[in-house]
Amino acid sequence: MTTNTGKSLPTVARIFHALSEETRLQILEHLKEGEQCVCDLTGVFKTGQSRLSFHLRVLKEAGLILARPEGRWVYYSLNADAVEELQEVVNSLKASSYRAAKRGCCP
Amino acid sequence: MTTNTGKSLPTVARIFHALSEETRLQILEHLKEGEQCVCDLTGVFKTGQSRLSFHLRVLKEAGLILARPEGRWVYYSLNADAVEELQEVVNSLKASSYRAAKRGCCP
DNA sequence: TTGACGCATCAACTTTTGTTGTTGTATTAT
DNA sequence: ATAATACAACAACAAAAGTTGATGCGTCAA
Repeated sequence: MTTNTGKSLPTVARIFHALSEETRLQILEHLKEGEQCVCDLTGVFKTGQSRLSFHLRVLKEAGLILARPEGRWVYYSLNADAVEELQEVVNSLKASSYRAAKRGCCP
Repeated sequence: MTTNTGKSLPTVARIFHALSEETRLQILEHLKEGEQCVCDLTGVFKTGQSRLSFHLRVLKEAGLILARPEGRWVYYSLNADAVEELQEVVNSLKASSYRAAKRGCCP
């Protein structure tokens, strides 16, 4: 069997989908500097709050970020564990070092 | 500056988008075993040829796979370089080890 | 307790993706 | 030449994702 992570296909697809949008990548970039609340991010991105809220939800549902509500605010941060797991998923994409002999449908 | 790969945001988003669909992940999984032509894959996935052709194009345009036309067939294979670059992109998602002091919009 | 703030969520809409069947173009075989 | 094969690409449609503005709810300050 090919090297595979424990994650299901839909789960992996969902993680990559969360990463497939520029705004969300920028959000992650910002979160690398530490916890931020939504108002921090609306300030940085100069965009509607509901739009950010939407993207944060996508990231959260993929498990890539964590939400920590505190009083009136919600602080978001990178989920370091998820990023590590993602690294493993990407590792598993590498071709097997021993290539199987070419199987042939084609003469 | 935060660790960043040389890749542009749209390029990175496009790569992740290519990885965000189950069929495409399965295609990559198969290509780990070596080069395959489209007819190999239609055999495996028991699906329409145009559908596979579509997904292969998405993967190819993201740079994740390579196409090698030979006569009547086109052989697809993993682009190992692209996977390595992807690993770097994912590495760069990790939080900076020294977290910046919490900046405050919020009292 | 009233009002302002921070955020999620919804509804209506636009845009982007994915599917299916069809057609077109090489290429090989007869 | 003709026919069959392997594939890409298109058109028409269906489904999913993203945007925007409005609404609602909890929390804090006055």
